[in-house]
Amino acid sequence: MANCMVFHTQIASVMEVLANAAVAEICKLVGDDYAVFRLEIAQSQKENGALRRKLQQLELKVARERAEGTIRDRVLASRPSSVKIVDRYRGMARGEGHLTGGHKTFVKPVGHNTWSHGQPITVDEGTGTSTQNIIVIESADAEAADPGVKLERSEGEEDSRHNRDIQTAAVAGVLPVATEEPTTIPAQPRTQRRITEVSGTPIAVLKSETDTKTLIVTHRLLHTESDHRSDPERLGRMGSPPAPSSEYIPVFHQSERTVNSFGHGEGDMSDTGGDDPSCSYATEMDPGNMPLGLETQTDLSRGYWNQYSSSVYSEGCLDKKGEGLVVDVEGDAPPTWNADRLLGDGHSQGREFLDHKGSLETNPNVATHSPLHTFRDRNPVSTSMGLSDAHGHVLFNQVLNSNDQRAKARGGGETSGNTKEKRFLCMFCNQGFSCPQKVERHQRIHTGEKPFSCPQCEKRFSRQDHLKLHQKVHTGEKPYSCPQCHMRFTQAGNLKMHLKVHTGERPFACTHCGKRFSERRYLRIHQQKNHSTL
DNA sequence: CTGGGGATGGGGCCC
DNA sequence: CGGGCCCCATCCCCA
Repeated sequence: MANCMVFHTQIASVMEVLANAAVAEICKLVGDDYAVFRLEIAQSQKENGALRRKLQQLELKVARERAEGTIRDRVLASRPSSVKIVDRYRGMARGEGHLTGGHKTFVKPVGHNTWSHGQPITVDEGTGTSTQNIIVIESADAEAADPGVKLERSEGEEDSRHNRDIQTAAVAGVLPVATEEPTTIPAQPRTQRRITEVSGTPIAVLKSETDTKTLIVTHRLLHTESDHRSDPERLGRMGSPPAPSSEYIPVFHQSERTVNSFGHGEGDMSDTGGDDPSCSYATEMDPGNMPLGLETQTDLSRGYWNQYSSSVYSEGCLDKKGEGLVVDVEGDAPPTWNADRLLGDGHSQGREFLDHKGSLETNPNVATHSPLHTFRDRNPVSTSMGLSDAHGHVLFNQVLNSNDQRAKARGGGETSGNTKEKRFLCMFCNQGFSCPQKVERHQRIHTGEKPFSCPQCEKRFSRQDHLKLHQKVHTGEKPYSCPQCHMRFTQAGNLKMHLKVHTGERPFACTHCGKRFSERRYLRIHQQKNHSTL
């Protein structure tokens, strides 16, 4: 018995020794692998950084070429005394022209989130160099906690954190030091200025000069506690004298909480409930706190103030005074009129910026030359199915030919931009509309006003027709039925998409690899994943 | 990657 | 001319 006990004790001790040895071996292996893994990660990060910087340079080069092309065109086409818009950056641009917004999520242009306040970015264009100071107008730590951001997030996650650090430092009155900025970009002599706050309203008059033009870019934050209007006097007295030889591109780092943060102090980066469903609606937003108006302005004293705004903006607007501009399409508008534009509302309607841009570009009077703009694919292969069956869905033809209609409606450039006069401009983003009602409807995007609530679920909507559509969810009404299967849909567009299941139609082809997709969104995802560096 | 469901913004039409 | 409504495109979410 005693021997047995001793034997067991010996066995136990041997087992312990073996176990320890095994643990040590495992630890060693893990440690080695971990070191290798970290090394690989570091290398990958380095490569990513290099690619990102390269992408930035390419984008800036393209943007600058575009802007300069615009300037040249406008110089030739306008009066000698006119001053032109250099460009405008409507808040966001998507990686490939697609600005997703996870229920209002902004996606920064790829790589742009690596820019920091005042960071010079030099673009070598062969003919010379130019320096662009990137100014972070507004930034908030919303992305990290926002589950809606998916795609482009990962690419600049580290940098976005860096940006947040910069913002925090800025709030604390510490001039940010860019420690992770691209070191391959040579520093250029420049004069750096900062946005100053005037009476709590961050406003900046930025002047940028190109070789041929002097331009003033006014960044304006609309604020309820201050005069919202574009006050020429105030603008005139703001800021220090503009720095020569510099060009500013406003960079918005936006999200829904960014919007909300306007009214809560710039330093409030804490999570104030981003996961709260109630926050997904803008009804509680203070309209005045929300919009970020950005003007590309040449001469405010010659601005044409909105003549209809007092009536149109009677609800959900800033101060009922309006500050949009009437576009004198027919008259002999001064060449500066379209420069008085509010750009980018700075809130969570990222998708809209590009959509608006598309519309704006149809307006020959509107200059929309975003340096970071990427164009959306508006030319899918047209379809013509012409289905007609017992359901009598004349809708089918309408639906299936909608691409062309849509292209016409949104304008296909100069050839189709004369649909209707868009005399009525949104006071927030200056998008033009043909009638005041449309402006009022549109401006609810910016104000967050949602007057129509569903009696069943209390969900609120900015438009009555949207509420009506929504109520079909409760009633179960599905008026659009597939002629080839049992599927029924509440919306015609859904039926249209569904029909492709039966036809196998894949009208969206990847220009890089030829792979075809049934919907544009799949193509976009595919290109983002596989051809994002092209 | 695909498809369904729902939301939302712009344009157009009708009354 | 204004309001209401519809159509359409496009987005996001989710499975």
